Amino acid sequence: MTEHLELNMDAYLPLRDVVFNTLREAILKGDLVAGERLMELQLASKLGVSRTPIREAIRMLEQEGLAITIPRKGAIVAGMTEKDMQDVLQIREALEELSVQVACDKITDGEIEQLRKNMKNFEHSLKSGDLKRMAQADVEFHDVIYQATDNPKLISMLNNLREQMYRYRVEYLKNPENHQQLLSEHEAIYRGILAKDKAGVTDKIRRHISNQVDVVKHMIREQEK
Amino acid sequence: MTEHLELNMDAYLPLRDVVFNTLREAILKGDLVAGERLMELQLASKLGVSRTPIREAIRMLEQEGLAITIPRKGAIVAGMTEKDMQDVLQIREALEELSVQVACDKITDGEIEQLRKNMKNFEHSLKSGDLKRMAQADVEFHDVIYQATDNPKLISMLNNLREQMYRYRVEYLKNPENHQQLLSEHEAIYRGILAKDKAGVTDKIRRHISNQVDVVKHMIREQEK
DNA sequence: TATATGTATTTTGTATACAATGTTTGACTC
DNA sequence: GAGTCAAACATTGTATACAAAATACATATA
Repeated sequence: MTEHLELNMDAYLPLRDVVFNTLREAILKGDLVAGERLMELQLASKLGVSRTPIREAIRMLEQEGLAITIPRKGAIVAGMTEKDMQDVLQIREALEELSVQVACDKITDGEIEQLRKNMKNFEHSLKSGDLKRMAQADVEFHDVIYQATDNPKLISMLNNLREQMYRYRVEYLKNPENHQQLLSEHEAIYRGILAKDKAGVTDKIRRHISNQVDVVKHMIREQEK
Repeated sequence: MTEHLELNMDAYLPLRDVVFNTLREAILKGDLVAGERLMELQLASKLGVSRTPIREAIRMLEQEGLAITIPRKGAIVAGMTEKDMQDVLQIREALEELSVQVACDKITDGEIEQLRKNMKNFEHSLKSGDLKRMAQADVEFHDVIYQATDNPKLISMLNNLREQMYRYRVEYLKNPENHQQLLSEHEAIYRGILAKDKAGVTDKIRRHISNQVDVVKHMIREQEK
C-alpha cells in the first residue's frame, strides 16, 4: 500500500471566497463605509479578477446583510443606524443568554479550563495596548462559551452578530477606562459558569451586552455628527 | 404639473432571484432532497437560463445554509439531521420567546385585532382540509407577533428558522389529532399577549415550540427508516 | 434659468467561451 | 479478478462578450 502523504494542498480557495472575505472585512472594519457603491468592474480591476467572482461575492454579502443591491442599479454597503444596532443587540442578548444557559449544562472541564486561560489572556492583552490582540482575546473568551453549546448554527449566528459591530468593539477597547469593567464582567461570567449558576450567569451576560448597547449608541451618535 | 401615474412596473426580477426562490422552495418542500447534487448546467437547461444566474443563486442558498458547496466538486442540497433540527429549534425557542416578550410591550391595538382575526382564520382553515391554507394561516398568525416586535432583523431570522422546517409543519398539520392542541395553544398565546402577561405567554410559546421538537423528532425518525 | 430631450457613457444582467480540475471508463498488466 | 493507468468526458472556475438599463452630459427650447 502506498504511503499517504497529507501535504494539505488546501491552499486553494475559489476567488469568490477570497473576494468575499476581503470585502467582508473591509466593511466590518469600516474601510468601506455605508452607502459606498460596490461597482463590479472597479472592484474587479482593483482586486485583479474578473467580474464573475465579484458578483458571486456580492450575492454572499447581500445574504449576510452587509450589502444591499437594487436590481439594475448595483450594490451598496449596508448601513447600520442606531436602530439597526439596537435590533441586532436585542437578538444577540437573547442568543447570548441561551448560549450561557446551555453552556452551564454542557461545558466540559477542559472547556472550563480553556475559558479560564482565555480570560487571563484577555487580561494580559489589555496591558499590551495592542487593540487587535485585545479584540482577538475577547473573541476567544466568548468563543469557548459558544463552542460549549455544541450548536453549530447558534455558534455561527452569534459570530455573525458579533462581527457586525466589530468596529465599535475596537473603539470601545481603545478607552482604558472600560478595561476594568470588561474584566470584572468576564470574571463574573466565568465564575457563574464554573458554579453552573444559570440564573446568575444569565444576568451577568445580560448586563455585559446591555453595556455594549449603551456604548454603541453613544458612538453612533458621535459618528453621526 | 403632470399627473403621476404609478403603473407599478415592478414586474422585473433578476433571474438569479427567480432561480433562488425556485430552488429554495424546492428544497424546503422536499422536492430536492438532501444530498442531491445541484449541477449548474443541468439546472440551467431545466430552468431555461444560463449558468450565471444559477451560480449566483447557489451562492445565496449556500449562505442560508440550504446548500453546501465543495470547491471544484459542486453543490449539494444540505441535509437536516435530527440534531440539526434540534439545534434550530433551540434557537427558535429563544427568539420566539424574545418576540412575544417584545410584542407584549409594543403591540398595537390594530395588531391585536389582526392577531385575533388570524387566529380565527386558522381555526376555519383547519376545517377546510386544505393543507396549504392551514400552513399559510398558521404563518399569518405568528407573523403578526413577529411584526409587532418592530425588529426587521429578528423577523427575517424567525421567518428563516421557521421555513427550515416547512415540510415537517405540513406533515404535522396532516394529522387532525393535532388540530385541537394547536388551536388551544394559539388561543393561549393570544390571550397572554392581550393581557400583556409576559411570563405567561413566554411559557406558552415555549410549550408551543417544544411540542414541535417532539413532533419533528418523531418524523425524522420515521423518515430515516 | 429651468426644463426637456437626445446621445454617449457607464453599469448591471445574462450568456458563452475557455481553462482547470474531477470523474468515469475501459484497456492493460499482474 | 483486482489493481493501475490513460484517455475521454463531465463539471466547476474564471474571463469575456454582448444586451439592456441607468446615468451623465450636452444641447435645444420655452
